[in-house]
Amino acid sequence: MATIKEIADMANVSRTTVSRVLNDSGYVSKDVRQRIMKVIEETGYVPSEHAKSLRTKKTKVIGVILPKISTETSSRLVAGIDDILSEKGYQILLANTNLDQEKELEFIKLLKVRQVDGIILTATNVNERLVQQINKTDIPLIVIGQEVDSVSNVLYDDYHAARAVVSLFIQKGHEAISFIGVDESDVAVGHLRKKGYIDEMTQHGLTVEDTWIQKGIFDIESGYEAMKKIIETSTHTPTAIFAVTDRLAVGAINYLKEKGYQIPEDMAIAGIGASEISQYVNPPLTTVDYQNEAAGKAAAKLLIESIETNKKEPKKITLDYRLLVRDSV
Amino acid sequence: MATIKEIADMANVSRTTVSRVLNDSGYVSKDVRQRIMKVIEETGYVPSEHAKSLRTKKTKVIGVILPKISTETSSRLVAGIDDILSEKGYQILLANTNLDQEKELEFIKLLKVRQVDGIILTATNVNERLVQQINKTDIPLIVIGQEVDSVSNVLYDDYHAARAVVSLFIQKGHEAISFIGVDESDVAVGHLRKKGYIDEMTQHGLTVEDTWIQKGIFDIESGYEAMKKIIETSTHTPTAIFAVTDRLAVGAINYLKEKGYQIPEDMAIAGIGASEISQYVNPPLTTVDYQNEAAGKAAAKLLIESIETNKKEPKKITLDYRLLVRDSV
DNA sequence: CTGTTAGCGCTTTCAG
DNA sequence: CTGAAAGCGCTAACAG
Repeated sequence: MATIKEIADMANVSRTTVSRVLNDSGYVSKDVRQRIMKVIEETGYVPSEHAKSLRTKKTKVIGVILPKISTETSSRLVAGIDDILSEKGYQILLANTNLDQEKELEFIKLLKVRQVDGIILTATNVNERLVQQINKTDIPLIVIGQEVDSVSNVLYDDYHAARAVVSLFIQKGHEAISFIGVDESDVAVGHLRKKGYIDEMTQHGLTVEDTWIQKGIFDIESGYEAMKKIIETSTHTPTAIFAVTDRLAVGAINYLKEKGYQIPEDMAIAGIGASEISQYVNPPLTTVDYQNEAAGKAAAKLLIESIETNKKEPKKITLDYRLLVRDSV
Repeated sequence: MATIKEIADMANVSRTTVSRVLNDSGYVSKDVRQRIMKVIEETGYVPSEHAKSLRTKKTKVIGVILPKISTETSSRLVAGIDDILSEKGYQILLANTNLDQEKELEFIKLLKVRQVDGIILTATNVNERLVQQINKTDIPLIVIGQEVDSVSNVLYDDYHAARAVVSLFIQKGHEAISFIGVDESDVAVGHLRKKGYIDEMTQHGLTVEDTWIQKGIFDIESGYEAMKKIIETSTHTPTAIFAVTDRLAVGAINYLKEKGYQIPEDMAIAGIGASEISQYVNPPLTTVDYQNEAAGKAAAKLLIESIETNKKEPKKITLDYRLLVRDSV
């Protein structure tokens, strides 16, 4: 790997001058410029980003912290982020927490060390320590999916999306609607969606049996188990079931089919996420499209803006959702 | 951001000494070490990776070049790679070509500039220029999914997997088996799978009508179109259809259902990829599991080995595949 | 056991 | 228009 000095020597100029043509800064006479260009061309020289970063404090790298790398949500999000970022010459440094909250903290630190120009954090959870860590981070940072006051956020409208789903059931004449959620420590998916469900039910004067509300852990298997519990323990069997993710819904469908229920005749069902499988289960699953790719793009735009203008006031963007009504209701 | 010098001053020692405790190299007396530790603790100091990289020429970053970021294959692959890499303290710098071959070249360059310790390239295609670029890259590089002589490869056994699928059809009594492929410039998916199909047919003395072989472009839509062409243009309608990817197969299924064909009674069908939707289409799709996550792991291991031992001879790993026989045949 | 010195490759004043 | 010099933050001989 050649260095700027060698290029300078070969072109009989100083490093400074080479640097100038490299960065299009300051004046360089036409022939000197051409001479240098030629040498650069011939040697295939490219300046070291590290040396550059060391001086300029800029890296053109954005750290992206994900809870789980191989989910549809994550990959759509990253696709959206990359779409905007690559256009602006930034690259993504991945950080996968694998749902380990400790790692969120670690990675924020690590990304600081690597001097990334910005961080996009997809949080599943907000706790005191995380907020502290975020607050003492001087790098522009934006959080997707959970609300953190001090920084910019891109949020899904979990509360209203949940209400919309329940409202749909009610329109279709359902009154006994049960719910498969996740732990409420996940504010967005766990708490807000549940609140939406409860509020919508309450507003319509519908009662909710305790056993109608079950919890899973984001996978198909736990959706199956939750559904089983609802069916086995409820004195009054519901006619509709709202699962907070598509995977949970698919698990529920699996259980229902196994027990001979007809969907949607015996039991209507809906999820959230618009995952690809939601189209292919039988019957196709009613769900909510959160447009993760759009979220990724929005986050990336916000971040770049914040990097380039260097301004601080946090912005909050709440994204639209689309209710996808399909044959499962 | 504090620097090593400030820490040194605060602890009344030289930078060298601080560096020593940071890297656990050389001797440092117990109390000096503790004094330094304390200062580091209090200030929350972390050494700059850039300055470090500039000296050591190591970055603990691996560049991963992907053809498309938001596919199941990619995300599984990345999950596998990350699994191994993170364990060894490496991070992933993402490079998404979006199927633009030009970008593969660009990114190899860019990753060099960023001095990544190694590169994992998921290639869809091998052309002269790419091989050249790869050869003049001094950074350890491994290619997944396509064979490139000069470097280590992790390969799927496309040829035998294809034969296995066709062989399955033949066992089930099919003789008129048609094929939906992709362009053969993609050696692995396009060429080898087709060759496997042809060879297996030939070996069993089965003939193939020209119209039985159609091409798509990796999406569901084009699978639909290809299937349509086969049905509409063949004088002798086949009884089985082998699609080189699950998505193509799903497209084909959509067409067949639309036209009232019963699967597998009127038409058997199989794909490759073991994508999640393959389980949920109706009927569940027979497919081949390539275990992308294992491929990612294998690639990461190979790469780390090559980085740490600094040895050159390229290794070739061909992964196993598993035929997943489901109701579509 | 600890410090001095040099230098990684680049950009950026400041003088010509 | 061009160059000299300083320095970004760190590590690695080499001397003590």
